[in-house]
Parts: sequence; C-alpha cells; structure tokens
Amino acid sequence: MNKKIKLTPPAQKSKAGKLRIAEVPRTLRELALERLRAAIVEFHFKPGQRLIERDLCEQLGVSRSVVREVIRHLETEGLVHTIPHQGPSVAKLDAETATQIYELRALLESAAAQAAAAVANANDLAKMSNALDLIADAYARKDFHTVLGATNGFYEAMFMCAHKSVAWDMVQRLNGRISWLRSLTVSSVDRGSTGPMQMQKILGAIKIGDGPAAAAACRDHLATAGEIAKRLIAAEEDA
Amino acid sequence: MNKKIKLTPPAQKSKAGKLRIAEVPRTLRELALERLRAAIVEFHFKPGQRLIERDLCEQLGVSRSVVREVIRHLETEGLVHTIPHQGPSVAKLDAETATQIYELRALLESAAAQAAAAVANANDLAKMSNALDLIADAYARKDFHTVLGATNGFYEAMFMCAHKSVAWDMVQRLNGRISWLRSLTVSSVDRGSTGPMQMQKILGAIKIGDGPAAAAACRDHLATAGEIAKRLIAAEEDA
DNA sequence: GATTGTAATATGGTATACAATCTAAGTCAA
DNA sequence: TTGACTTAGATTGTATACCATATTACAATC
Repeated sequence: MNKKIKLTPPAQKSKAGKLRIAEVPRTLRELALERLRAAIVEFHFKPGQRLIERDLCEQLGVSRSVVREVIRHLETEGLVHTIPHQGPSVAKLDAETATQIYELRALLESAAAQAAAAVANANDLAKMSNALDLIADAYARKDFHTVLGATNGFYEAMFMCAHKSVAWDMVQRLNGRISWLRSLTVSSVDRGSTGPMQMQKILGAIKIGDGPAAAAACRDHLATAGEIAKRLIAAEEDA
Repeated sequence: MNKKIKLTPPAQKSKAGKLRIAEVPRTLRELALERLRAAIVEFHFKPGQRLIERDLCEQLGVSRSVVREVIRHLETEGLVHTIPHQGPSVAKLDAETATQIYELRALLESAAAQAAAAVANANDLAKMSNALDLIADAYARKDFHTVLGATNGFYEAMFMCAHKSVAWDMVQRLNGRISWLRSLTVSSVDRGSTGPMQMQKILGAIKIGDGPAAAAACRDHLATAGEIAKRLIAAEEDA
C-alpha cells in the first residue's frame, strides 16, 4: 500500500571529461527536478494525479522548500498544473492542445530540417545516421524507451547542426507535455516500420541538400504521428 | 504512514451557476511573479544584474520562500539565469540567441497569420483593426509602452482566432526574452511609420483571406525588426 | 439519500537556523 | 605594482517549525 514510487533512476555516472576543471556543482534541487520530471514523463504519475508536497518530500528525501521550487519549475514547463489552495497535479492533455503541439512540432522540425539540409557536414550526418541505426535496433528488440531516446538524439543532432538550439529547447519542452502520447505512439503496431522509414527519408533529403524535401518529409512524419495520437486521445477521452 | 490516495482527482464538477464566484483566488506568489517579471522586462533590472534574494524580499515585501519560487519560475521562462551557489541574475541575451528568437517569431507568426486568413471572422478582424488604431495613436504620442502593449493585442487576437494558443504562449515567452530589444526597436527612428504599415498589410491580407500574403507580410515585418535588433545588439556588444 | 456540520488534511506563507560556498577586502611577499 | 594567500562577511542551499486558511473527508442529521 505504501506506494514508495521509485524516484531513483539508475545512478548515472558523470561522464567527467578529461581534465575537466569547471565541474558544475549540482544542487539537490536539480537532482530532484530531474527525478520528478522523469517520473512524470515516464508515466509513474498519471495525468490528473495529485502531487502532495509532503509525500514528495518523503519519496525524494528532500525538504518542502526544494519540492516546492521543483514544482514551480515543472509548472512553468507545463508538466504540472497547480490550482491555488488545491495544489499541484500532473497536467492533463486535451485533444485541442495535443493537436496544436503536433502542429508546432511539424512547423519547427520542418524548418530545422530545411536549414540542416543547407549546412550539414559529414559529422552531423554521421550522428543522425547512428541515431537511426540505434532506433532500428531498439525497435527490433521492442525497447521503446531507447527508441524515444534515440529519436531525441536524431532530432537534437538535426537542430544543433542547423544552429537552432532555442527551437530545440522548445521542441523538447513540447515533447515533455506529450510524453505519454509519444510512448503509446512508438509502441503502436507497424510504427516500427513507418517511423524509421520516414526518418530515413528526412536524413536522405538532408544528405543531398534538398531542403524542401527534408521539410516535406518532416511534415509527413509528424502528420502520421499526429494521426495516431489523435486516435489515442479520442480513445482515452472516450473512457 | 499515510498513503491515502483519495483526494478525489476527478472532483471539480463545475456546475457553473450564475452566482459562480469566478474569481480565482490569487496567491501572493502570483502577484510577486508578475511584479518581478514586469520589473525585468520593463528594464528596471539590467541584464546581467544580480538578483539578491533578501533584497527582493524587502522590495516585494514577501518571504524568501516566495521569492525563491518566483525566481524558479522566471528561470524556467528564460528571463533569469541562475548559477549554483552564485545566485540568480537577469538573463543576458547574446546575438546568436536573439537571431534565433526573431527567426522563431517569424516562423510562428507567419504560420498563425496564414491560418488566421482562413478562419478570421468580423469580430476577429475588428479586434485586430482596433489594436492597429491604438498603435498608430500611441506612436503619434510617442507612448512606446502602449505601442508594445497594443502590438501584443494585435498578435494575440491573430493567434487566438487561428486557434493557436500554445504557439501564442511560446511567442509571449520569447518576447519576454527580447523585451529590451523590442523597446529599443519600437522607439527607433521611422519605426513609427514602417511598423504599423507592415502590420496593416498583414491585416489586409487576412481580411481578403490571402493566407500566403499574410504569412509573407509577417515575415517582412519580422525581418525588418530583426535587422534593427541586430544593429542594436551589435552596438551593445561593442560597448 | 441529500444536506449539513465538523474534524482531518493540504496548501500558502512566514520565520529561523545553519552549513557550504562565494566575494571582497586586506595582508604579505616578491 | 603585481600576485598569491588569508580571512571575514555576504549569500545561497537546505531543513524545520509554525500558523492561518482553504479544501476534503466523514459522520450525524433530517
């Protein structure tokens, strides 16, 4: 009965570089933030579920101050919704908002793809290609968690080589809000074939420097993802 | 010890009667947030300036907890930058980021304008038209603060009628980060004529339902604004 | 069974304490 | 003067206790 939700993901080793002097001091708050965010996007808390401060204190092993600050952060990110005197809860996603988010991703990602097609070098292309390999591999193993991670890797490489870090931040934040849709989408039937295929098409267009084609491929990719999501959310709201 | 996960998640049965007290209780935190944000975007704190918690407590008349939570919020919004154990300061804007922000605004606003052209009704058009009148009037009085506010009003009406509230949130957040550039831009010479003229062009295209023209006008508008901003930021970094 | 009163709970907010860390001023040596 | 070292004060990070108020759960009542 004691739902001691494991807010303790695998302790990650800091990949301390060689001769790294400026080791940025990590505060407890940052750790708590990451864990709570991970717990939400990985669906350990369901949308609409109340987040009770004192329980979170216990589960995270930190004080109320820290929990409150972390909640303020996640609230601003759109992952948590707070009603005054009622407290925070995991943000719910309505169909309208989800649609807008998929539209925005299409807009942002296609623009990034177009720009990437104009400037990508061999190194950038290799990164994206590797990510695609990883995705195919993970799909074969039905390791959907890795699929999502590698997909992020693919797009991050694309946005970074297009020098669009601000846009990438926005996409990441949007992705957080639709994390449960993404999870369900990647694990839906036949997504293992169409998804990578469409991303391959994006990469192919970038490789030959065909910006418009890359943008179109992005829009295609997002359109199908958005379609699946729309069905999922309709099924959800039906229940 | 206490794991009562009841708390009625799906309560909230809003049987809104006419006697409904619609006024959501405002927390002290929200007030403090608005004031501090206003102080930053209105340039009462300069970029790079340290924000010392205890000073803010005094100035706002609230406790440290509230100030810290507010700072966490503004940090997530990108208006404040915090270095661990060194504290928060007003975020600085580099040329690269500013460029990206103007690009993003062009992308988002042109998409919204295109969508608006397809769906705007008389009421929407009236709102935008009124905003334009307000802008012209304020320019005549050199009341640049009102110019910015009315410009926001114009775009808000446009995004809302296009059903793009999420995109509008993003634009608003981006605008916060370039607030000082916007202030300087609107008050720069001859902006009082070109600015309203370009926006009039956007509205005109929306009015006749010409989506592509509306999008193009938006891009024009942002391009000139971005140009001015680029010069301003170059001058700034020179100093 | 619906309404109402009451107790338990959770939040919003304040104040305080204290260790870790940063900053700045001062000191001393070359 | 410059540079390195020291130290005192300022500031942040975190924890905790406390209170008032709003909300929720629950029992008593009609």
